[in-house]
Amino acid sequence: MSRHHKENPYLAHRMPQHGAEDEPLFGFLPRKVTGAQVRKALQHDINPFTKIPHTPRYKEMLEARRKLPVYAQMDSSTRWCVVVLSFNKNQIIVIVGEPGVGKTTQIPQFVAYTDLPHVKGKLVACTQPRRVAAMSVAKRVADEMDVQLGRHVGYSIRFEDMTEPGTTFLTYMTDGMLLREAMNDPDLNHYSTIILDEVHERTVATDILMGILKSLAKKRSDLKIIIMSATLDALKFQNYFGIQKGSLAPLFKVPGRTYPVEVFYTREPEPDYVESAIRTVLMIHRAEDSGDIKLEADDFANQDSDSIGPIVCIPLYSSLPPEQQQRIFDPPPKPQRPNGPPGRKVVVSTNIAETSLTIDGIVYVVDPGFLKQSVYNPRIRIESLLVSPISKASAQQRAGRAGRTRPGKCFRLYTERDFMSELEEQTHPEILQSNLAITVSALLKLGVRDLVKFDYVDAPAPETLMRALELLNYLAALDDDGNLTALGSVMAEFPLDPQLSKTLISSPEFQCSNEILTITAMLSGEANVIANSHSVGFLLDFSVPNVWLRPNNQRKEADAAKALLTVPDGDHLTLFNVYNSYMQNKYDRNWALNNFLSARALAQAENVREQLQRNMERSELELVSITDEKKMCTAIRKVLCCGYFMQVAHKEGNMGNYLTVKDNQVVALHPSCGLDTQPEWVIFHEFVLTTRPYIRTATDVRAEWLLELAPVYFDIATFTDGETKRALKRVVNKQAGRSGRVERGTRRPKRRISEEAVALESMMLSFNLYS
DNA sequence: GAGCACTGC
Repeated sequence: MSRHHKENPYLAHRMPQHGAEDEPLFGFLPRKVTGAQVRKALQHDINPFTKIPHTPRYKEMLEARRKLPVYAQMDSSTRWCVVVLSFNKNQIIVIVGEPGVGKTTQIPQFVAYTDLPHVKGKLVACTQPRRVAAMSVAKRVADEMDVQLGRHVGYSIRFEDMTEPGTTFLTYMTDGMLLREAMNDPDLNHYSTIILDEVHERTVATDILMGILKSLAKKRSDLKIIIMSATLDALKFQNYFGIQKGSLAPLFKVPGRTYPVEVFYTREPEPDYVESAIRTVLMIHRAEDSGDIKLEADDFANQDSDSIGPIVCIPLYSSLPPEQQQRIFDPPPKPQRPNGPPGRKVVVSTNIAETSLTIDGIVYVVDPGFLKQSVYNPRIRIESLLVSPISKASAQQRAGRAGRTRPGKCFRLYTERDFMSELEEQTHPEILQSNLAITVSALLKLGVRDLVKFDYVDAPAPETLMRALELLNYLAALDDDGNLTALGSVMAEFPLDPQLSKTLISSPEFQCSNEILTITAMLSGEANVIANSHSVGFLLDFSVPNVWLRPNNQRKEADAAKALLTVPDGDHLTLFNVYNSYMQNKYDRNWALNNFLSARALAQAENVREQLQRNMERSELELVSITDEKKMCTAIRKVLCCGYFMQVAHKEGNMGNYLTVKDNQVVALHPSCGLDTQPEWVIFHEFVLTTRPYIRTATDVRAEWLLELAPVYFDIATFTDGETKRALKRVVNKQAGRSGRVERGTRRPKRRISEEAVALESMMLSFNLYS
């Protein structure tokens, strides 16, 4: 895609209607612009990008911007234009500053003024770890620049591209989105400057982007890179991005402007942070002056207070629909009677509000000291969302949120001793504790050859890399030398887990890609993973949106509605049936609600399906259907085996017990499962551990299909002795008898581990990781 | 006989 430029400030003096000096960008040379010039252009009456006179609102907002600490870096007479100057001089710079100093909104604007990306037909991109942040910041910046959102300033997140090719020169985007773009254009040629924001959050996408940008900087000397962090661990990034070993990338610290926050600790550790949080909030409400409260936890129950003044609790998390998210900006409730005690607003938030979102008026912060994060255990190959302690850096961020408007207070629901001695200094990088299957295929797709030697900011554990390589190898996405196969390359194009990707890509061969596309969309909605630190086990869910509603007072009706939509051969087929019925009823919300289905989950599936369909068209994968319903169902069940042959369970005895293949975990079908019998073999989408281990979203499959479609994984020689192995053997012998052959023992399994994996394996042995 | 909303593509 080529982005041609429309407005060239070099040519400004040729325009007849203004004198040259009237042009706001007169004399601006890209990357040679000074802070003083930028300041002057900002105060000009004409918008340099739209050539329209500025609105009064622009001037008002400019006044407010001038008060931001980051503005002073450009505006002060003693250190004027340090940021701009350094940007001009260096290829990579690091900027740190607390939330609220204006990094995210102002720096990209300064960069746009000195880099002048529109002159070159390029863009300045600023990444954010979260969609909400990308959207809301883009809106704010478009307002500040007096342009329409989606034109000169835009944003780009999944399902929503608010940019206009050829016009947009500043765009905010999620880090995952930029990573996707890098897969198709490894040199990121659209961009003149890339700003990675909130790098302290250490999301997997940001970490990988840091790695590829570091090497891309050598290749593309014209590319400028800015690393922005809200915490003071800048040295790590300065070191990482130093031009030579031992040298540091230049750093800019933007001093904060927040008010002092008094921090209180509990005297004793609190056994129940939810109960303790509620108590603290009510205490604040009774005893403290007016001012809203932000509570970071994951559960909060409103409790009747005595007649102190109304209190309103507002939840905040990312998957909340935007209009509900807006509620956090509502004013606190009015007193119940004239001159009565003032009302108070309590925002109960996940760590989305830690840095990404700023709510004015918050004076009190209650910090239970936990966050939910997904943690991958490579030994049992399970990723689960766990409640774990936050880092000191996070605790400081949280406290800082109380001092935005005036001096505030932060109540930490843990002891000072725990803070000092138990909390890690910095947030643990996500890449060190996640399932790397998607990451590994992304890196390979990005052209990284050697996954071990890749220049990670923090290198993941060899065992985790090994697990990822193994999974991708089984799925035939990697060959035995660790290279991406043609299949693997297509798989990486899809925003899906490798198992789902493989299933979808295999579907045209079975003439049912339309159907599998629907099922895939239904399976890949919002993440929905829960773990509880109090229970012995944990609950795991491979991201199934729950389409089934079951209101407490209408359970019977809900169950009856579900029974009508259930297909007895398997839950995957039921999901297909649900979506089809929804489609036949013209995507009607009310139909969904009348049938106790979540309209949001269905709308989400609709979105995902459209996106995946575009992906399939781009990859030239045929969209086909089988008309015969029975054949279609069989084909669907077979295709599922292509991607999920590692998630199979075999029935043991008649007590409803199943044993997962190879891992030998005793599991049961989840009570929500719609299978009318207990089939001998089932394929399942998720494993959940609540009151007992369950498998959920299960479908009846046949051993013959598994042997045929996943011969390597189902090589009998690789099974330990037991009922599963005997059952497989019976099927093999029956097949051999039918074809007149006699199976003589079993073949040795082909070695499926690449050289790289062997290297990893020996490394792991030397680290004693197998012990 | 079942829940319980980290984030992203």
